[in-house]
Amino acid sequence: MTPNGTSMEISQTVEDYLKAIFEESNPPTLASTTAIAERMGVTLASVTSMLKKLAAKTPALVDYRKHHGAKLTPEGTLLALKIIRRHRLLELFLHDVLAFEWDEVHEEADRLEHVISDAFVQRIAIALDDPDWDPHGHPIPSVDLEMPQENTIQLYDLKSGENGVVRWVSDRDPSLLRHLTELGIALGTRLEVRSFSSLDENHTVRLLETGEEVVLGAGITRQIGIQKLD
Amino acid sequence: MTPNGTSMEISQTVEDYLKAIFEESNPPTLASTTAIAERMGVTLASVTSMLKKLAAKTPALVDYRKHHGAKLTPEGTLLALKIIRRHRLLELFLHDVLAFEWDEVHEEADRLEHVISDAFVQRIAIALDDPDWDPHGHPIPSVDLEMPQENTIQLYDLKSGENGVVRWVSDRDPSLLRHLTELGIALGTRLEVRSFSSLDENHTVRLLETGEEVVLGAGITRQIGIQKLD
DNA sequence: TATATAATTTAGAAGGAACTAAATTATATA
DNA sequence: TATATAATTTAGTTCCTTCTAAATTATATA
Repeated sequence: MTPNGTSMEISQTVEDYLKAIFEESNPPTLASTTAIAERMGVTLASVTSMLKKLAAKTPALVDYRKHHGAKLTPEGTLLALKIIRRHRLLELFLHDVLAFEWDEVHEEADRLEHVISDAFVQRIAIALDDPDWDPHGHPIPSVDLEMPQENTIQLYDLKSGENGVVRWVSDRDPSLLRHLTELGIALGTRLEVRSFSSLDENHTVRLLETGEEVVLGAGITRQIGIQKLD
Repeated sequence: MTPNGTSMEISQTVEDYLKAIFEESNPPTLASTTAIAERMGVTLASVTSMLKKLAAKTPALVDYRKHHGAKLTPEGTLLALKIIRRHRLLELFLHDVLAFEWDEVHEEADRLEHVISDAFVQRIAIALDDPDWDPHGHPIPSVDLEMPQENTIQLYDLKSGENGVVRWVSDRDPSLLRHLTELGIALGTRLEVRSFSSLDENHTVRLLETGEEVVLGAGITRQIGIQKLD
């Protein structure tokens, strides 16, 4: 019996697809074939055939609309959350216990998440004292797969004059993470938007800890999550 | 470029075969198709076809003699040692850092060994202070893949009246490990052979720490490694 | 040496997941 | 509405690793 109460076999590949669909389908929208293919680094054709397989399983793991994309069913969502919990716990473990840098943990966790046992997950969760956030500030689903709530917006949407604290950073691109470290931006960093240019979508931002000003393009400001300060 | 200086791709399956062949080919003998198949839990036919593939690679990873078995080439041996290093470091890490029992570590390490990065290996090696022995007392190949030397015999071969210290225990069967724990036998346990019955191949052994006497069959005494005490 | 048994190999097929190329459908623009 | 472009799907292969069943070779015994 697998964790979703069925006796279905879930391959590593399927786990990766579920995760990709989860991350790509912001609730209202369906995840498009293209988006999934890009995220997974496979062909459009491969995605189509996998979506058909996932939709054909009993129970179905995705709800697939030909030519329009797919979203997870409740069963698929639980499976996805289970993998995301593993991934994020692993990231934190690698970071806190094995001294990996925050730009290194994602790739390693991506491989480990498919092979560790439930006992391993449980043990690192205990060692880390049942944490809520991973090294990039993303929420870690609890044992019963509830997501800690966050209240953040993209730095991109923070208006001129507004203050905020960095709460999360996308972990997709290690070089972005290294770049932010160099700029002095980390989780918890407080900042104020000094100006925004709609011409090039650049934000000029002042880091409150150091007083330094930096100019950040949309390619960066959309990858940073901010909690607004009054 | 892979660690053996070639640009060969090594699949997880191939890694498992190399490990199995290494463990099954005590230097003089070839590993037989049957032995490999049993160890891997696959069909004889599967082994034959894989041996042919491994022998056909450039460089060849095994030296294969039709109808007689196979042994690793120097290239195959290096790859096998690399995996065995990972496996044993992982076992020790799971045991010492994550509090896994000695009967649990083998299975987990078997899955993890194929996916961890070299950086991961390096970090746990450092965290464990470059150890020589895994939780079952097996030698851990060094960074340059040298095996620490051991000087042990099977408990089976310890004669009546002789003393010894338990130096290793086979990790193939978790239930054996649990059984030994219950009997009070662990690495470092000192003991004396009181008698051996050639009728049923039972050894009667006295544990020097507690004075207790236990009777152990060949199924157990062949799985225990002893360093003789004069 | 003949024969029985055990071990091994060959041949052919299957399942997963990927790919390319061609065909189709959806969307945007004139 | 017609057409161009973009997105998606279909069809057919390929690669890897496994399997079963049949054929062959090696080893042990009479």
